[in-house]
Amino acid sequence: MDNLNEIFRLDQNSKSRSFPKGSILQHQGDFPASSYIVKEGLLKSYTIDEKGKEHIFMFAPEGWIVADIESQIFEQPAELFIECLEDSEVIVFNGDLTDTSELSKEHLTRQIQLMLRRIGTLQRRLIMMMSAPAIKRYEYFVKIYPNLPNRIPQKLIAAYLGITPEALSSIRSKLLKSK
Amino acid sequence: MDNLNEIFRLDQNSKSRSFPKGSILQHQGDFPASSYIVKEGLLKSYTIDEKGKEHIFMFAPEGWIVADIESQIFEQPAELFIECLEDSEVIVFNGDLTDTSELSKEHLTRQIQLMLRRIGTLQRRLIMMMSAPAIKRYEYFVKIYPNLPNRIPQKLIAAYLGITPEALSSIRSKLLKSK
DNA sequence: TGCATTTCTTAATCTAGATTAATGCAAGGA
DNA sequence: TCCTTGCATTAATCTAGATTAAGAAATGCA
Repeated sequence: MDNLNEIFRLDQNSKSRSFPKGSILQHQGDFPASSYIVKEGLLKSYTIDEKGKEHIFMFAPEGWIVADIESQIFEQPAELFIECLEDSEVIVFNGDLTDTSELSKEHLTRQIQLMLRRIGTLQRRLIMMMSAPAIKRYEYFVKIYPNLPNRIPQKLIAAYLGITPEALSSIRSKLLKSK
Repeated sequence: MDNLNEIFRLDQNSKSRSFPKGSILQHQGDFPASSYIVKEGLLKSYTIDEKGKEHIFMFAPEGWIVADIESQIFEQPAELFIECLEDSEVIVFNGDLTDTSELSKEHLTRQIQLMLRRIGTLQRRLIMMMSAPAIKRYEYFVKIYPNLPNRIPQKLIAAYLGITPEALSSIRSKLLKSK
């Protein structure tokens, strides 16, 4: 399994593996960083900073691809942990996304679309993080992942928003009171 | 000028236009959002939030490409302003980056590499924004853009870091004192 | 050159969100 | 079933950075 070609083949052939909730598919420091396609279930990718605090980079429900692209690009050990939040069916792809030598034009084009989409999402999230207060970011999170708020613990949402669970709790109670 | 093919042709042919410092190449709301290749000079792309505050998304010195990819992807009016910080030579490309139909495999592959690199940069910057205090983000900025600190006003660096000029000023004086 | 405008710095408050801590709840395992 | 362990909430402090204000330095332009 060495390039994107494999991803698309596997995507259809569905040679996935099962992992129970709590499995850590990739640790910080693993080399090389792998890529993961979620067939069923839910993953999170995250870092732990020097102070031991968790920062969630993204959630990946069914159909999403997760990878530490930065580490793959610069051929460095993984920065991101990748972990199952639910029992999951996942296709593990032990290469990186950057080797495109054997891909057809159609696959390359599809890949470009996927990446542009991710860039767009990151662009907006970065701007939100810089300019919007926590309450706005929470409302945006709910819009983007409408089915996640009831599916995952509050503390994970807080780690995604970049605030503490306590702050999220008070934001939620404010939102409730204002209705 | 309708697709990436043009970009690469123009990139070599250098049919650029001159803009004086202060020119605004793209306004928020422009449709469709264009793409810009910087041959000479320096651009910034930024948003203005509801409170009138400026948030700099990126700087683009010589050789960089700037575009509001999110707006292009979703075919919506531009969110980002793009403006010259110095007299600049710029190739303006009046299409978006998403139409790849006429591109060769080599161009597609090169494009994928560029996008992966941008994703990697955004990924790291987002994590920094969530987890690192302003002083760390400033140190990282200096590492990424080593020649910009003396080339642009402090207030623009602050707008890039997501803090006020006053906060940046006190960070810089702390850094000076600690040496 | 002199004046106006913008930029930078410093200092005094103010505030969103962090930290700490205590309490009540829900869920999973022996 | 009880018991542990993790989760959510509330409330009391604390702090990084925002806001406001005012003066100093730098820059641009007639």
